[in-house]
Amino acid sequence: MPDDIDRRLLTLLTANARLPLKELAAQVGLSSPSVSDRLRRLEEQGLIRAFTVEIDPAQLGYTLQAIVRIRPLPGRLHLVQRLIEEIPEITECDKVTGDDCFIARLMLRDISHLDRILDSIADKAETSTAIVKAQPVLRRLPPLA
Amino acid sequence: MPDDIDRRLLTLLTANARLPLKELAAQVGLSSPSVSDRLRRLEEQGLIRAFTVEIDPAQLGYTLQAIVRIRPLPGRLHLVQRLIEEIPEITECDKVTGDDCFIARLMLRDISHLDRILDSIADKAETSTAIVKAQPVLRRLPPLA
DNA sequence: GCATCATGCCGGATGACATCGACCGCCGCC
DNA sequence: GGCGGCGGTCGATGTCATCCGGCATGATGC
Repeated sequence: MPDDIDRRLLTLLTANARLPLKELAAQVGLSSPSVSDRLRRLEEQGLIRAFTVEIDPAQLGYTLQAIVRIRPLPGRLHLVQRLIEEIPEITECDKVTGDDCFIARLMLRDISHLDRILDSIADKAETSTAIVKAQPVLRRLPPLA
Repeated sequence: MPDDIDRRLLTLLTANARLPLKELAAQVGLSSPSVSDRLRRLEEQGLIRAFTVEIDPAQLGYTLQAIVRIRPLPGRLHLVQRLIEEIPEITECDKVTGDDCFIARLMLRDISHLDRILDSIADKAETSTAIVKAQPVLRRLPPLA
């Protein structure tokens, strides 16, 4: 659906969402009204979900991250899912195939913080926790080909 | 480090990174030059890593996502890490404690696409794959308290 | 083959916006 | 009590986004 110019716009905006239209226009060889049109369309059709900001969690006090696999106890699936949605330290969660029903990313202030959160779901689900030691690939775009 | 006003700015920008300074200023009760100053500071100190754009991968043709746990064979850790960084379909990867050394998110065009990518690392690492069925929590901010 | 229409683009005018400089008030410090 | 730095406001200026009218292109229907 998106053509080559759309893809270039997406790439540019991924690197800096606050680039002025004029600059974007110059980079892709169009006028600013045209770029404005395209962005509006991309946003309307949902390809661009939102313009947002990448934050360093460490500087907000979340010096620790964990990836937790969550297996709800029998009959507790929906309860656990609701719980997951309500724990604000879970900043991302996927529902997946396999024994591990959910895979969640936790933002934590310290290791006791982890303990507290896992405790709060321990009676409704089994969990396997992996502490994040490094992030070799930080969120990036898939190929746009 | 960030005060209450900074946190409100972050919240506003997370929802819409292209909000004009004037609007931000009105929302937090400051003038636009002040807001501009604060944003510049937040960006310089790295708390704001980047202004970026949230994209719907499905509309780029990536109708499938998978979470893959990757255990490099003995002696292959660095090789595998380099490989991971070079596979563009891996849009996110954490290095974690435990048997699973890496946890990666893959963007895929179809199920055979998954097979192709896993094949390309099968002789250097063991993998466990979970297909994403739903995303109960889409990337969001942790509490800013 | 031609008229018609929709689409995507441009250029210029207008109004909104960001930026810059000058100035002010508050607070901690000597 | 005077001083300096920090964080703020205000107003002027230049840049920018948006709106509007018009044009070229390609598809559609007669």
